[in-house]
Amino acid sequence: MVSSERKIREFERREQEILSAALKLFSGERWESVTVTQIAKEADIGKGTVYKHFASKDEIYARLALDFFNGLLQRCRQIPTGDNPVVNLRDAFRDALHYHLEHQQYSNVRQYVFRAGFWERLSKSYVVAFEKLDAEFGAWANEHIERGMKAGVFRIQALQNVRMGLDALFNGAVNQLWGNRCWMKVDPQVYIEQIADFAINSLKAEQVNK
Amino acid sequence: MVSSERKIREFERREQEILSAALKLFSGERWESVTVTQIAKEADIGKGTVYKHFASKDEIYARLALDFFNGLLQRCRQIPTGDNPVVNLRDAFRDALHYHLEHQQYSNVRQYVFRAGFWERLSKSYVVAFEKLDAEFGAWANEHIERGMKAGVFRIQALQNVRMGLDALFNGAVNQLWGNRCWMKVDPQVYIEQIADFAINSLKAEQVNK
DNA sequence: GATTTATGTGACCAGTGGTCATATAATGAC
DNA sequence: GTCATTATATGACCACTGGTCACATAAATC
Repeated sequence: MVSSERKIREFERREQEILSAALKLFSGERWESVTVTQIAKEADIGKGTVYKHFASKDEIYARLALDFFNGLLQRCRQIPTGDNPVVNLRDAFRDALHYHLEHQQYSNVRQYVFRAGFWERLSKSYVVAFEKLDAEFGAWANEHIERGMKAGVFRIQALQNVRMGLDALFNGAVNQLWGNRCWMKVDPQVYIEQIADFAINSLKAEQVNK
Repeated sequence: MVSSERKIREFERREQEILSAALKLFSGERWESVTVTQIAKEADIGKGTVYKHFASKDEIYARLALDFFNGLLQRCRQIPTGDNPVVNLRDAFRDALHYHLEHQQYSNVRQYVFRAGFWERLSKSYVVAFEKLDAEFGAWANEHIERGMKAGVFRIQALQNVRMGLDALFNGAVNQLWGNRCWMKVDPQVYIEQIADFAINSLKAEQVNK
């Protein structure tokens, strides 16, 4: 008799196999044409079995995206911090971008979950998980910014304003880095360095005259 | 007997009607579920007739996107320029973002055409049209940046580097502005002003110590 | 009016996400 | 081990979509 725990383990292992199969297929060129049948075949199971694990194709995307963002958060928390808040923030920004470069297989998944209407289709528990992640990223970013302000190396301004600029720049950079063209054939490493500079330059700037 | 010119005019007017119908439907919440049949019905024609005008559903998106970007380019060229390059660039950046705010019905269309794999599916003539637009936007932006450098109010650096930062910030801001949440419920006008400041601050900054 | 040509239409087709009848596997009773 | 019961994996089924095209309808020609 197979124990209940073994059954659970097999179920979870199969779930991972489905996710791996999906990620592999979603990172290809024809990612939008990937069918659930293909994912099932790649995982060596029946198509109906996929639906024992995931309520919908959207949910597979959501799970993969959560995995990606959880990994990114882990990485962000591992970035060493020294005494210089400017260097710290720059390193943080740069390394987060690097993480994207190292995990290009998730680019289409990320893009998919950010498309208009996706959240509305997602079950509540997933929405909550994404919101929690968002809050944790925010807290991490805020900490870096505040350190710089306290140390007097960043201009004093509403935290929210800084976040608006940094978030927009970061997300824009990710889209460019992962886009159809990586900025006029510039080396991605160079691109990341430039973007990190751009971010830091803005924080250290004199107050703009309006 | 209906003249040949009249036939052409009717064909073109019907094409506009299809595009209008599509844009209306694509700006709704269930935009991804919009079918060609629905577009045909909204335009009061048969479904097959849509395919007399457009080779595919993708092509409808592409046409709408081209319309949008052409409109944006017109707007950019109309932004008044005074003697102050800083104000000019800031106004340009800000107004371009405003244009997006005023044309929210295109948000899903824009998002769709930027998704990975779209260009590969598009016919050559459309790709060329998008590339041409891209070049014109680039020329317009470069002009503004160069003026500031020449006037000594922006740091001297490779034009390409400035463009990387500004482009990433701009595109990131558009996605946030048009996203599922507009930045923690900040007034979009306020958001735009902050982003424009962020952009300018970076150009005026002291050189970052590495 | 009859015939020919042009063109708009929606039924058709291959294919998709999700469902579920049933085939197959596992378990329990004897 | 055999048979009955329970569990569950499977792929045929279903409604629906983008794109096609046979043919219905309209327009032009004789």
